[in-house]
Amino acid sequence: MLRWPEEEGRRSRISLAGEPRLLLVPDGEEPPPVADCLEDWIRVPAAENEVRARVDALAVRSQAHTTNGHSHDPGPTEPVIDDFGVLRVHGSWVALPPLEARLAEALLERLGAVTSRDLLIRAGWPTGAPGRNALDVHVLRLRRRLTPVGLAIRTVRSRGYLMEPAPG
Amino acid sequence: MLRWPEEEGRRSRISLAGEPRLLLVPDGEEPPPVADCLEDWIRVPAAENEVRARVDALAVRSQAHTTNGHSHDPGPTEPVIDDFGVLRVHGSWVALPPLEARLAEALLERLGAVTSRDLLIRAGWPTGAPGRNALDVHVLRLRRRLTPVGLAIRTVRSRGYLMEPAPG
DNA sequence: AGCGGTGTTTCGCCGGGGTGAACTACTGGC
DNA sequence: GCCAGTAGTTCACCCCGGCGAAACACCGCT
Repeated sequence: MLRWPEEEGRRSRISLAGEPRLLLVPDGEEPPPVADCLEDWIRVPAAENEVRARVDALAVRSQAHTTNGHSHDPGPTEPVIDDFGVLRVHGSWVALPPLEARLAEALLERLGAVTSRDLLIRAGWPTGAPGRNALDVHVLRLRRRLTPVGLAIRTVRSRGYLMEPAPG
Repeated sequence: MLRWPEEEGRRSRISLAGEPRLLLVPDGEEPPPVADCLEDWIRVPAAENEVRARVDALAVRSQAHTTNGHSHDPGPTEPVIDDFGVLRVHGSWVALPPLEARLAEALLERLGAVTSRDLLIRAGWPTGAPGRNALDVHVLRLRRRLTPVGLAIRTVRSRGYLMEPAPG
């Protein structure tokens, strides 16, 4: 259980560790972008039973995710990105800077499906977006970095981006 | 999105179908026991951005749960169009612009049967039709876009259009 | 100083959507 | 069979906004 957005650092550490977390969001803050079954948030102050309800739900989900092995269990040939921003695929790998790692992670979670620009912005900049063009630029950079390992990012105009294995 | 506990029946139906759902819980009711990543709840009345945040989170989780599953799904044999206007068939896909996506959706619902021009116009332009030949032009564009994935739109004169898998 | 990560500006292309008009193909009446 | 009307096809433009790309600026680190 942690305060948000103050404890963003702690949040990402817990997130990377695969542990559940409940973000306490003060009135007046925007709700956080949640992209994960093990994360939830609640407005504080909140009634005690509401907090308990959410914590319980997280506990149940956490169990489900670990006992099923349903968590991320990509095959050996599927791309994976580790906690240090190293993306491995086909036996080769690239190191990604933090920002691009977050973007890549978001895209990877929906490999083969569209990831909206909006979601990418929230994934890349959890505490507030920079200029309107930043995402485009970073997607461009990410593209260049991913080409050598055989991953492509396609744009779906006015919708978002779609990551897929490059043909060939 | 449904009211709880009134719509408990609907809730279980959606749940069985594996679809995401957001329970709207009035003040004074106990929070529901959530045991599922595709379920969330919120107190009503609630601010619009809070609802959106939770709906978005559910959408993301839903995608993660369905697309992440097993290595590589070769793609549906039957054509499907997702919320981002991506149409998948035979393992390949095309991104359709919003208008054409709406038209394609209408045609797809009646795959192999005639869809009337009138219905298509209402599907494409819910808030009022533009010029009288707009539909024809967009059907043409849609035709060109669908050819590469093996779908054809045939004309049934004075009745409408009919979508079918392209011969060959 | 050099470098890598990130943000910003600016320019320009191209895709999405609307419109009018030419052209073609089908239809029914004679 | 001919003709006129009507339905549908295709093309050429136009406008606008989204996105790509390069270039530059800034910052922290070594």
